[in-house]
Amino acid sequence: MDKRTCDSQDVEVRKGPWTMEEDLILINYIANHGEGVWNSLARSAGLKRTGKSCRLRWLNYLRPDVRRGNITPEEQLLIMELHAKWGNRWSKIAKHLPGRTDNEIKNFWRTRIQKHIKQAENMNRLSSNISEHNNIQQASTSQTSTNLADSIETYSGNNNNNNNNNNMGTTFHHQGNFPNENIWSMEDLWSIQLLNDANN
DNA sequence: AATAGGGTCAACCGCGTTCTT
DNA sequence: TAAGAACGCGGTTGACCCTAT
Repeated sequence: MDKRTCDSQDVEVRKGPWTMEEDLILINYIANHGEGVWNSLARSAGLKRTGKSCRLRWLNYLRPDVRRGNITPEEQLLIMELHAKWGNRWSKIAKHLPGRTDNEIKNFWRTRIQKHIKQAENMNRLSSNISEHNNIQQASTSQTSTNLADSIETYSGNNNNNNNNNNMGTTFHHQGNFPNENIWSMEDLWSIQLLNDANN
């Protein structure tokens, strides 16, 4: 099978960040026709995007039940628990965190947890080296989890302070050198959508 | 004030699986 | 049953932002 022709039909395919217009088209189309059959959806809606891209945009961002904002400490613990159980099965883990997407959890794990695990491991290595020198046996696993828990707690506190940096919450700060390079929120998009519906 | 480096996250890519014909 | 199409997942990338220097 030729993967190149899988999603596109040799028509111009747009890539990169989605514009507000594209978002509106997608929301509007799905509101009227429902989701699924993404390739034909992309074509029918007049979007110069692959079905894959539309699906991803919808699932990770436009769906009304997508929860945005900081991962709570409870969610962090759950993620850690489930990851310990299932490994990198992000979509499986995401199913247990309502409103969270696999992409979000994956990013969270890679950027936050993994970093702290590494730090904890380094500390552990360091402490075990010291232990060897001092002939003191350390319980490494409990130490690691304590360090990790501490790190995560530290992260939670810091993250609140960083809230205004990444514009999470409900507001999306659109980035990139594309037209419509502005700031809009999901509330904006959905209210426009509702207006469209009212006019139809 | 400039900029290098690191963090974050949306989006893309490749591939395995499932569905359809 | 086979082949093609679509879906779904996990890994990776690239652009932007923030902070430290």
